[in-house]
Amino acid sequence: MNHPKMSKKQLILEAALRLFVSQGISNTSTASIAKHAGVATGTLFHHFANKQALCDTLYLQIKTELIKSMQQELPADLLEQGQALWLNALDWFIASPNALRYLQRYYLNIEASENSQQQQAQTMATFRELHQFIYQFFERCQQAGLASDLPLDYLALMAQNSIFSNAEFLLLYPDYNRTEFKRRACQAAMNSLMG
Amino acid sequence: MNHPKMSKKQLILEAALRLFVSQGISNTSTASIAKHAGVATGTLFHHFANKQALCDTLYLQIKTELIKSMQQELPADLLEQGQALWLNALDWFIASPNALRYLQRYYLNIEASENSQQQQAQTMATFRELHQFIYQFFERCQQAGLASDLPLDYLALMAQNSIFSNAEFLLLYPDYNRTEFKRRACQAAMNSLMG
Amino acid sequence: MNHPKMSKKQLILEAALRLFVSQGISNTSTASIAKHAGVATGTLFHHFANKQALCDTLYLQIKTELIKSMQQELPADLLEQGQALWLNALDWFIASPNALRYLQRYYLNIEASENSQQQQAQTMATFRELHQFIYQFFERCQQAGLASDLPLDYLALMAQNSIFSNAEFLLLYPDYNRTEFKRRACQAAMNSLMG
Amino acid sequence: MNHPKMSKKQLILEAALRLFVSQGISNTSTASIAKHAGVATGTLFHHFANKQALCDTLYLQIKTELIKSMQQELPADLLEQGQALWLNALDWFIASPNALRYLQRYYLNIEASENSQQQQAQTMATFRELHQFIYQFFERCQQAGLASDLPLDYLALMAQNSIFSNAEFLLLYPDYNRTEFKRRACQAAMNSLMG
DNA sequence: AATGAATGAGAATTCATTCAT
DNA sequence: CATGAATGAATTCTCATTCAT
Repeated sequence: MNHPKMSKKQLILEAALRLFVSQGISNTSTASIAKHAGVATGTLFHHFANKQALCDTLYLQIKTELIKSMQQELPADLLEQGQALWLNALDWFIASPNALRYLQRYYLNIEASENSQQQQAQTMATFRELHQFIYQFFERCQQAGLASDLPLDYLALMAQNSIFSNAEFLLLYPDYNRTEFKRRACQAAMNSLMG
Repeated sequence: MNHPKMSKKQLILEAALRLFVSQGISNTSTASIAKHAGVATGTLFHHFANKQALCDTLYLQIKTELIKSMQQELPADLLEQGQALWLNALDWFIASPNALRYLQRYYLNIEASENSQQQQAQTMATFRELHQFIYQFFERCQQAGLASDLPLDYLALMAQNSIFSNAEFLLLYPDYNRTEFKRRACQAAMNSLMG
Repeated sequence: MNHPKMSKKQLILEAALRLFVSQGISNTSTASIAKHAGVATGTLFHHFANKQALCDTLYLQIKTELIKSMQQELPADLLEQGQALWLNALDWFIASPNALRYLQRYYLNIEASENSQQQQAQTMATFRELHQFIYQFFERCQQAGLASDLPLDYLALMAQNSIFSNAEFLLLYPDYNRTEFKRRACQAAMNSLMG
Repeated sequence: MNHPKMSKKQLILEAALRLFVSQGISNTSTASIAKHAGVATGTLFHHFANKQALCDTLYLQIKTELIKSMQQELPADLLEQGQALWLNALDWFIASPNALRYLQRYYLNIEASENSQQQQAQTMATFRELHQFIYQFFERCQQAGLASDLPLDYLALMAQNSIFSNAEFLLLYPDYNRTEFKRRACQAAMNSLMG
């Protein structure tokens, strides 16, 4: 509908994102995704093995874009690199509010769904690969004595949560002075993680 | 089954909590809740107008218990009071992991569900009442110059997220030295919020 | 609620009538009848063996009242008696619109319901007894050469339908000049039946 | 089952008609309609948004056929046209007894159901359109001084009721001499309406 | 690749009726 | 007489998925 040049697969992914975010994943039927994408119900299953595969693909697509965005123009200095990563992520989420909402939903959904072993295993492998560079960053910080000696899981969790919280806030108060706010929030996050 | 003295309504609420947490809210059928509670399907709807009302009741029950726990033995000094509130909440969530998981699921579910206006309005009113004392605490902190001059929504959101993250972590790593960890994490949270 | 002196049984019958007429018989639950009557659900089944028995009782009560009304002040002359019966019935239905609507619903419902033999048989016997005097009236008319030589069922059916139709119309147009209208409609009915 | 060439939608409509008539509309489950039509339960809801939509479609289909039948071979003269319309309708109902029973049930059901505004509005619009030609016929009769000066609603109601009653009777007494009976009944109806 | 009719298991909810108090 | 919690079968409707075209 919107972009006649877009592939049907991509149209489906975009309709799914919009609907998942506004109605929840479980409350969104594959039929309604197809309708909103302007394709037939069968077409959805032509491109994705099942609904879960569609969700996974959407997740990977979002995460890939996010990571590409985070890694742009990274300074060499570790501390500055941390700030840049944090700010890049925040900016990307603010520019892609649906992505933020979807990731939150997706995480909870994953925990809940019966894992079909093989497929799930492969998905998880890709997840780890995606997060790899975050873990490596914190590992280097710890080796340089910059980050506390806590499990990498903890540092990653805290980093993600601080980014999510601040993005949510800035989306809630769009008129807030962002430049100053972001500087302060980033500083606070660094203090927590790097102190 | 477990506690023959318990009212059927409470049995239903407890079965629901267990299932919602392990399978997700949407993935849990009212039939399975009833079965796990050891009652007939009709009984569930005798006590709750519908599934959403059951979810709301569960939420209110958890929030009420949490708040009662948080407000125990509060010192007069505002800074110490903040620490006590934070630690009380953390301890309560660690002791009630299902409550933590449920609240996360419930928040996302609420956003997704069509709000049926009237009933939803009353629920929201109760929500606000429950959170009132948190907002009032931060307001007093700001008046005393202890908390940054950011919207109360922001402070409440950040506080909640830091408690959730740390509780999640401690549940993930149960063998970690909790006493020392909690001291540090609390300090970090206070620095963020009260700096 | 309305009349604290009324027996609970009668309160139930009146609530049932109101609800059956406005929502349909099948769409009205015994629970809602009880609630509208201001009694407990169990009380309804204390007074009536089951929902069907309640419907039958209501039917009999209405029919009994109607017949009592129809038989008031009947002239001796057969033709005049026919007019009086017709007008009495019409007036009674106009004064009891819910009764009219209920009878229509009840007839259709009866045809549809699986007849539980014994109970149904007894109910039907009472029906026939109630209609007896109508049949006897038409029989006497035929013997006097006043009514066409058609089956009594036909005459009764046509009489009932003409009364129902005209009552419906007068209820729909309450401002219509009733005196003149009724005279004409009665005449038309007599022409049909007695011609 | 019976007619393998028939579309599933039509099979559903025919099964529904049979069941609605023999058991009542409310007493007939969508599941049993599907089973009797030889299709899956989901198929019914693929073709009809809900049970009410199925009922409405059935009504429109019946009314459309009836009207088509009524309008065949109409003479120009208004009086003769009235007789032809009346007799055509009667014949059609006698040939389609289920249609007659269904219309009676449908009317009562409509009054009882909560009207969902929009969809109901559209249905009602179609209803009016269908009845239009009856109203127009009576209007022309009144202008020609052939019909009494009563509201068109009244004339239409009386006409319908006289047709229904006589059809019911002829279905009840199939062995009756129809030719003579119909002539007389039609004459009586014309006298009532056109007198 | 694309379509959309068809499927049937399962979901939420209703309801007449029972029964212990 | 009266109550209302409890029951579980039945009902309407949804939905992921399949498959013939």
